[in-house]
Amino acid sequence: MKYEKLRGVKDVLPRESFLWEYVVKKAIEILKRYNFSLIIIPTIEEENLFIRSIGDATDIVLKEIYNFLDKKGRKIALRPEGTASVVRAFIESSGEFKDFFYLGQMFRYDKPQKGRDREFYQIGVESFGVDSEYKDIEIIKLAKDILDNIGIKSYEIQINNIGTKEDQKNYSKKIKDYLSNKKEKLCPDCIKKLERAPLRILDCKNESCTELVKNIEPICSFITKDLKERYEKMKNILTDLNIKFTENKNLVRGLDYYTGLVFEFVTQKLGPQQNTILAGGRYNDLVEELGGKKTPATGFAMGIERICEVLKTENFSLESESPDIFIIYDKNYIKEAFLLLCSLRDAKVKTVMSFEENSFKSQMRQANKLSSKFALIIGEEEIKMQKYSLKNMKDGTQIQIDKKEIINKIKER
RNA sequence: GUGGGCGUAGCUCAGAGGUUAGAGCAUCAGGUUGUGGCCCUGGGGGCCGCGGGUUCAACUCCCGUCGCCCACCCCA
Repeated sequence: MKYEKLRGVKDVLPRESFLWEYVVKKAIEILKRYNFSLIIIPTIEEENLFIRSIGDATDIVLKEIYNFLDKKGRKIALRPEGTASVVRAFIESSGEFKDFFYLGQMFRYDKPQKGRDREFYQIGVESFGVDSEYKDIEIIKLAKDILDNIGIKSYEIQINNIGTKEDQKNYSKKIKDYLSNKKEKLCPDCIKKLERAPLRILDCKNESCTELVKNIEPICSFITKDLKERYEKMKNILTDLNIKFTENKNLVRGLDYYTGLVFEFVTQKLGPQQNTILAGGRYNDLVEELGGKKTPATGFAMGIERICEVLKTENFSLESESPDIFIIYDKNYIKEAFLLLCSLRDAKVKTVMSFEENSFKSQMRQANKLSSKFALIIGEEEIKMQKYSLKNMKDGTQIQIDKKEIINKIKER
């Protein structure tokens, strides 16, 4: 084979792309109901936008940015996530619109693995301007409604509150103080994190790190009183709404811009390495950090590939998209067949025919394979009688219909 | 980025230092000169991932490379 796809990217062929269409369609149904509007953002941005927003100590920025120099030597990056661009667009458009959703591919230069490509698809949501527990709940319910509408059954909602930037700074210091004389029990990665990003030691999977961390007071009880009260209120309302959730006191996110509420929707269906199918949280400081007016904001993103994988494990099947009519013709009458094909399609009937001029038998086999509802036959006899034969593929019955009435008759069925 | 496994037909996989490399499924055609599913018969399709080395001889052994998978890490 002369050309092969690049490492970490993929073609989504029709045997799978119908799932994508379905997921996107179902998500948009709900997003419209919540009055969120589509924003189309560029795939490329100045690299600095991502460094500033995601954080220069995060793995995404440190090792996964897909960057290059353009023809004028500017540092450009393919977007590794959508929030930074939406915030930039929000600022540039002077806050005219507030509730957005986006969909498209993201790029991270990782070593490819199951559930982790260099190019992958996300649907994301961002909402600006409101800082209240009701907005937080709306966003969680929106996420839940989308997954439910898609038909995902097995997931758990995990929440945590990581406080303001100030809280995080104080808490990080607390972690550092507590762990600095216990370094020998930490894994090598966490020793590095101790200086750079102490919060992230909390979600290390290494056993001895987890043990150590258990003894630290959780961040959600460390945060300021106002935030704590609001967090409790929010949990109560979630319970009133019958939305089940679990608190994961070690849940911190891998992007620096989060403040306050964070959440992940986790599935057991895909194995521990790709079990987060949707994640997000509040980021009240980011708009200001990127040069806008101080504006509270919150949002989430979901991974389409992972959603599709979960659907596959849940024996999901779509209502068939089979054609209504398959036209079978004698090759002398291909033109007549083709004209009829066009008229039927104009009349909004899903119609198919083969252009290969092969045998009746072969055409019937194709009609069967596509599970077409009817076969419409144009042969020698039909032409003589000025009628077409219409065969019901389910029960095998066949009737003849006058040429001139064919479209009306078919539409009646 | 680190460690391990694997690359043979469209798919799932068998095989083996020595003539034309196999099976099932898929595909196409025929059995029925104008009619599907089941059945039967046949056809097409492989630089045995790529490059190099060892050998009289490599798809098989060795090295490299690329790709996939798994674990760590990270994330959606």
